[in-house]
Amino acid sequence: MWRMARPRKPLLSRDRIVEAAGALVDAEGLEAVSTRRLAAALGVSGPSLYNHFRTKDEILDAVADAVSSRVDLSMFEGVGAGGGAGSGGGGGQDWRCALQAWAHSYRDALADHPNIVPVLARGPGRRPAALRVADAVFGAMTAAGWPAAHATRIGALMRYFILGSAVGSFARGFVDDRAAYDPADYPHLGQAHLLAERQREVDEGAFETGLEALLDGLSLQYEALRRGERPA
Amino acid sequence: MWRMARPRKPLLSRDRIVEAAGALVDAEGLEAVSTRRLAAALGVSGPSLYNHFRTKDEILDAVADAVSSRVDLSMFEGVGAGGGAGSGGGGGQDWRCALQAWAHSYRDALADHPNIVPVLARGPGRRPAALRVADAVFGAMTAAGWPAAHATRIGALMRYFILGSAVGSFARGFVDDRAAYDPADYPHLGQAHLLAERQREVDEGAFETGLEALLDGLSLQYEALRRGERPA
DNA sequence: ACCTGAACACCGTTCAAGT
DNA sequence: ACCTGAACACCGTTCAAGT
Repeated sequence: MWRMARPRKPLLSRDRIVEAAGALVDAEGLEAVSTRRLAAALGVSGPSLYNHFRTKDEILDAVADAVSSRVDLSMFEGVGAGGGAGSGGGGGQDWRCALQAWAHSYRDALADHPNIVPVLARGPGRRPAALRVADAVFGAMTAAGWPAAHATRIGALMRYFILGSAVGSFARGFVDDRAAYDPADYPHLGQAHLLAERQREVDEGAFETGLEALLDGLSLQYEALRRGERPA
Repeated sequence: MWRMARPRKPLLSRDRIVEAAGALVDAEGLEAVSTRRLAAALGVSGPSLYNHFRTKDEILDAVADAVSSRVDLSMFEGVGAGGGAGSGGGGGQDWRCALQAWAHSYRDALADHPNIVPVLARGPGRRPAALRVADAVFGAMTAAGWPAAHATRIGALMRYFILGSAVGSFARGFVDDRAAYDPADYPHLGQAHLLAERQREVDEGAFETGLEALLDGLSLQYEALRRGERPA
């Protein structure tokens, strides 16, 4: 009758699996993650994972969402509230500062875990943290006075840029081998092999330059909109 | 003595393999490509591929480079030649038009073969067509008067944006399922499930808006540079 | 409920063997 | 030189069996 009151605590939990998977991705890359290797790191056998996740992809999605959850969104909170057209010195462009701060926080989160970025790039899908990000950006931009269609586009194009900078590190893409870039074939790539060692510097400079250009361009569009011009 | 003058033509060639691999990637996605499946499509057995490529990754790199080779670079040819500071109406910003045309050509090439983009995102490495692209952009920007460090950054940030728009299609990332986006969790995503069906439209709009903003921002920096201001 | 070993249908790659 | 079948060391996932 009185059955044996289940003494053993479960060995696994979703959180423990996600943590171990994240550590494995960070340390050895996406392709190093197999269900058998992950299970071994957790001290269990491969199939045990399927008691907590339906597929390996669901585990990787959870790892990606844990990274998304570390993106700061607090800068969007006050956007568009007091502002209006001419409150202080800046002319109601607090959306710009928020976007800039958010972009940096987003990029930092991805830079801490570059190996998981391809999974993150698959899109928000049903990942709650990624959806919170999309929601916050859209909400703040509309609150700042951007029409809904523009707010959607801003969320998308910022995502393109930030994701692109994380997934396609420019400098990392070049090989640290002088012989790889023959001047006869590529007349302007004489220094390209040096890019490999200056990786961080180049990618950070490009990110800052691009982000500033993007925000400058959006400010111009915002002003044109305020002046009542028809959007393109 | 006179050995049997080799009658049979080779069944395989690098080109035939790359073509079949590209077709398979386009039709069924990256993860559908296995050496056995690819070989079967070519009417040979799996290991035969290793007579022409050292690894499966090398095959995928070749497929990616074939896509890069379809990017038009002709718009960079005359950049900076006649121009200078005040030749015609535009004030010597032909680099801007070239960059815009190139960005569109690049995006179109990627949009035709979205499944191979993750491979392309690994960087130019030793892929000749990708290196020709990097070479052409850098050469044209320096010819137009950008300092070398800026030209490098422009190549990188344009790559971020274009690659990001291809790899992380914004609209494709949302699920066509109203129930997935509970208004209690995501107050501003009430229409998000509609994004899935308006995918092309949203992504194209975001790309155009972002590209224009980027180029507007770069033009501002270019003018500041011409005026002799110290770069940030 | 949660973990196990065995099994299935796959992988990428190597290698000795054939022509 | 180029293709083959057999083999090795892996995969993700299912499932009956144990507790």
